Amino acid sequence: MRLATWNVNSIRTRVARTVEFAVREDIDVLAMQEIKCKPEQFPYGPFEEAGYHVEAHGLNQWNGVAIASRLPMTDVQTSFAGMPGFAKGHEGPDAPLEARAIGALIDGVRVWSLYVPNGRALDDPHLAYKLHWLDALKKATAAELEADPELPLALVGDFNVIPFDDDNGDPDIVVGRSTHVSPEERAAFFALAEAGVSDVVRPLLPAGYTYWDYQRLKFPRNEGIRIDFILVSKTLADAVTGASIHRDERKGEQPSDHVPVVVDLDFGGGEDDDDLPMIFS
DNA sequence: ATGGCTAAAAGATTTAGA
Repeated sequence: MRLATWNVNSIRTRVARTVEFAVREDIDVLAMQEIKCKPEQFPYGPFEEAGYHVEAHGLNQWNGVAIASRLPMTDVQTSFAGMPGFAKGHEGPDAPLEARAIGALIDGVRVWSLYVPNGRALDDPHLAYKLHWLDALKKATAAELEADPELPLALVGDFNVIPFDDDNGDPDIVVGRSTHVSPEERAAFFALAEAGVSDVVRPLLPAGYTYWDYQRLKFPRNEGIRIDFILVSKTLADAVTGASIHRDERKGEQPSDHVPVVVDLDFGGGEDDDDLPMIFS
């Protein structure tokens, strides 16, 4: 299985280059974030013509997540256990959920497309929401892997956290003043490892940004940040055979501000029979 | 001192992104 994650920043604006990428790169499963539309507005046609099923979750013009898959998806969920909501005026357990998670079972693999809340600012209530959200994700993941330690599980998406100083090439993002780099956000991200998932791209690609702000020539200056990740359980981590960050997708007409991240998984699933001997004649 | 781009709504501005 070739698995990709990409914050597309509006699928309606970028459906052509999104599908072109998936086909050109032979992607089996593409997790998308910031589709910025409701399911009934999603441009299913080009995906289906290219051989993909699509499951989408969106409530309005904000956020929104989806998964495109060549193989059928079952057990689709639009939130994980304990996922907190947020709305002006009321936080807490009664707050409405945002469209930031969609999960599906694909060829035995549980895939989650995740869009972690932006903290906005160190003194903004959204930062506490972001930390709660990550903590709930850790607890839900730990529970799922405690129930089945061998479960092939992938948490992929835009985590909105810059884990290490070397992941930050943007001089406007400063530890002590900015979100994404605070010790609290980094701790919440690293805590996901305690649940049993690990970043399988970093060991293969220690350097590389996944996002460059549209403003102030950030891309030409290469002042990017690394915030998009593929975290997987041990069963899948043992199956990784390659990884790539597709920096060129930040170029050209109307790019997303994020680029795709891809891993190759060889876990003996049923999707890839190219190497099987011909038993019929 | 600065949100300097980009996108979506029911706007000719606001809200959001990180």
